[in-house]
Amino acid sequence: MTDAPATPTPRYDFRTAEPRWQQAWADGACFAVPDVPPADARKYYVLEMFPYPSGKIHMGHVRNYTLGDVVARYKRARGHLVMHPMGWDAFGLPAENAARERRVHPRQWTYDNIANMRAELKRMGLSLDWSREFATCDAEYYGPQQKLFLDLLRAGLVERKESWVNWDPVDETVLANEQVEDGRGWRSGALVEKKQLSQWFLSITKYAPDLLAALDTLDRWPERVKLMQANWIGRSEGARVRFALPQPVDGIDQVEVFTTRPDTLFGMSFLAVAAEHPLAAAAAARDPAAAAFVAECRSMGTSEAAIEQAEKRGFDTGFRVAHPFLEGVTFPVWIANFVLMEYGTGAIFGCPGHDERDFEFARKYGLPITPVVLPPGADAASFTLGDHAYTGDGTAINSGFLDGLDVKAAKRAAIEALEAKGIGQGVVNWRLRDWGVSRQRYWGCPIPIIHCDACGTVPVPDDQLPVRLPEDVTFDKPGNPLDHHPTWKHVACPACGKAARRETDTFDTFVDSSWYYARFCSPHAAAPLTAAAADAWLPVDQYIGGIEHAILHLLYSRFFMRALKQTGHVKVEEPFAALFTQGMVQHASFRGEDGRWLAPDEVELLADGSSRHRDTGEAVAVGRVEKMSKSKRNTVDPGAIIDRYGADTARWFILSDNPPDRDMEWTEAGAAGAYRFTQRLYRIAENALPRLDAAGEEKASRDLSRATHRAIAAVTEALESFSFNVAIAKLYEFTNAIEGAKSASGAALRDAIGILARLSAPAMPHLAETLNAMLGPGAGLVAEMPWPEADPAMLKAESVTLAVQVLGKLRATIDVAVDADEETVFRLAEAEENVQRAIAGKPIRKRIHVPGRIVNFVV
RNA sequence: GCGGGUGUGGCGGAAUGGUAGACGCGACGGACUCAAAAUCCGUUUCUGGCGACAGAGUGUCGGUUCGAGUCCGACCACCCGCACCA
Repeated sequence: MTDAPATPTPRYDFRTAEPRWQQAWADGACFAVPDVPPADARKYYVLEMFPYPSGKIHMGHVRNYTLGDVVARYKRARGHLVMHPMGWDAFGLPAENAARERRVHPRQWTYDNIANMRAELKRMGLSLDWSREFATCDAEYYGPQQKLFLDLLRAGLVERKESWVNWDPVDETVLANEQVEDGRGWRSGALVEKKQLSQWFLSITKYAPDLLAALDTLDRWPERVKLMQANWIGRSEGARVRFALPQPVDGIDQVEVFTTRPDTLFGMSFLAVAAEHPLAAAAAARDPAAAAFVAECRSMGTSEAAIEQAEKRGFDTGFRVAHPFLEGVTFPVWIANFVLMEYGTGAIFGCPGHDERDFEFARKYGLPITPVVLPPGADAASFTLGDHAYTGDGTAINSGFLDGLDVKAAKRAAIEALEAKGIGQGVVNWRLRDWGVSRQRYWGCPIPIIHCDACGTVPVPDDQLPVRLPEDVTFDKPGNPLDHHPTWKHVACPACGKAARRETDTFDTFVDSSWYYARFCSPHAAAPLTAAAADAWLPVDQYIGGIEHAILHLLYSRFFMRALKQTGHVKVEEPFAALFTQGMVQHASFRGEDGRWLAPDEVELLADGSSRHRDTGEAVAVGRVEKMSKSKRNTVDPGAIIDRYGADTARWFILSDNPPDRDMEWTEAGAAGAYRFTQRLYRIAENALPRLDAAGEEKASRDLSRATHRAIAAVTEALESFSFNVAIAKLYEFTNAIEGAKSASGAALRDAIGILARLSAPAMPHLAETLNAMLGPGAGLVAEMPWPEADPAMLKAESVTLAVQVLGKLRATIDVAVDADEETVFRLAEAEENVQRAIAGKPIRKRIHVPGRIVNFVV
């Protein structure tokens, strides 16, 4: 919104300096590492989540890769052999959307985008080993992935099962959840139906117990991510209960439910099944009204959020089930839109008294609500439920043989009784479902399977891999182009030689991103992984990416690593030893008088705080600060920022603004301020040059040296704890100290500026090189210099300032020697005039002294 | 709906249970300049007071403690995820 800073001639010219240093690093191969690190090397693998090649890098990328680069450069300076690779998550829907909308081939579109984004990333000055680059759409990558899949298949980790998808009957295609808007396909506008397809699944549920238990070993992961994963895996103890149908329906004589509350079986008032349940199908076959209800559920979409947020609705099938313990008592069977076929058994028993959802359902349909758990302290005779179910602990009532037991004991007793009668048992249930990897799309890794009428599903033999995507496809028809291709899918069965068909589904792109970090260790090998490389480099020592990947991508990767271990590819189990999740980059949004969204560079901020359109002059409404998005036009192009201010400025601002795990707001003023700081640093060094050999005052020199060592200690500590914004604040403080040290010696000044350069280098690598070179030509590259060490002797203070409180309120501060004894401290504190006034002659009841911190008098 | 998080001056934020607001941005005052930009010096949580000081203050309400931004409980607002977006 403002023009380039109008410095007539900026003294530090980033436009020439940044490319020059990038060239120097490339010439020195500063960031290249071998596939197999030397035995004595301290390896460190830094990885940021690789980008989807959408066409241009966005500020989220700049933030992500800046954070990773700070870590990489810092660890390298600390003497580690740092691997820091980059690649492209290049398969996926947007390329096909582009193909349909703009008639450009997905391959062309993708590789063009990659070329663009690679050039943009290179301008950021990241310390990447570009020799490891690959895209997941390279046959060199997806071919080995097909090999891995077949290894998993042989190891029994792949299954073929039916599952439900969102089907667009007009486009004849499966829709992603995000492509369903209000129950209609985003492109066709057709009502979406659920449809059952036969699909490939990876058996992640086999690893559910281990994926859960091993979370405890991930001590450098954020607690909240581990919590989210644990909840997602969702281990719950409960019971399976088989309810008999006194009058069987289509040969179905029982319904099995899973429940975590077998203690509330006596409070049952109905049984409910999912719309996809066989009993629902049986009801639909008999009763058009039931069929209509099932059809309606089918139009609801497959996402859990959609299902659970929908109004709770049901349909009474007229079927009845017998209570497991009460002779002759039966309950109605309903079809309910909130019962998930994927979870448990697709059927529940409803106990409205002690489950909120069942309560709501029973209220709506007038089903009985019987309390069977008495809250502690409540009176059995008078207890009634109010407007809510009671889900807490308590004592069983109205429950036959369970009466008087607490919830835990009642659960145990109910399970024992079910097992004794042979109509149920205690089980552990997992929320986690197997991972469906089939996608009915062109731009993905082909699933290397051949369908033969005689032999069934036959793996493509190793010597016929990779199964390459055909180039000559068209997007003018609805459906999957691979399926339409005239020749591609027609092959001979590898087993019997008869005519057979290729699998035309491709893999979910999460498969691509579940092992790319391992492929980076030997990116160009023929085999998917090279054990010597992968076992040496893995796990990733620091992984950095968005919180939005907290569950799926990270869980799939953890599973994949285990599967790769099981199939003998690696020894490592956990892919990411440490995880850091960054926040989003946001920007204010703007709207013109007619309500249309305006881009930031169309808006001019006026001095009085209002805004107007740069060209038309119309008033502009400044909206909320929101996640940058194309639809709201509140994006800022990193390329334009780097043109205007340079990469160091962009990196510096993004690091300085706020803690990296929080959402940040990109502001022009902040970027301009960072730019001014780069110029200021350069000026300080330039002004210091003539003084570097001068003598100075001893005290000023010592103070500057102390400040230097305090800065080393503070910046190091901040970097270690990912408090990059604090590290930057400490660098500002240090810079202020250098500028204030007018009479320090040249030696102390040279030392201070040299160390300032090295401490700033992870954030501003180009300017750091320039500063370092100014101090002495031939000094070498900062990129190859060790991290400075703080001298502990220089960190000790001689005296400290203590706060003196009376009754917890600050009344004075005193300076005391570091080693002053307690009585002296109390005497000095009490002698303060203001403290005396606060005590006001009252007797001192208690004196508290925390050395180096505080004195508190209680009167 | 379910699961997870965040909340501190005008703004971004700092703060092992121990001086709330470091550092930066912005604003204001001053210097330099014919003038502006850039740069430099200073002020900047709010209220009262000339001042020394006093009172209030970390989303809201309550609790623990000599002492709470920090720990505990309830609530409010916003953000992320919910299995075919990546």
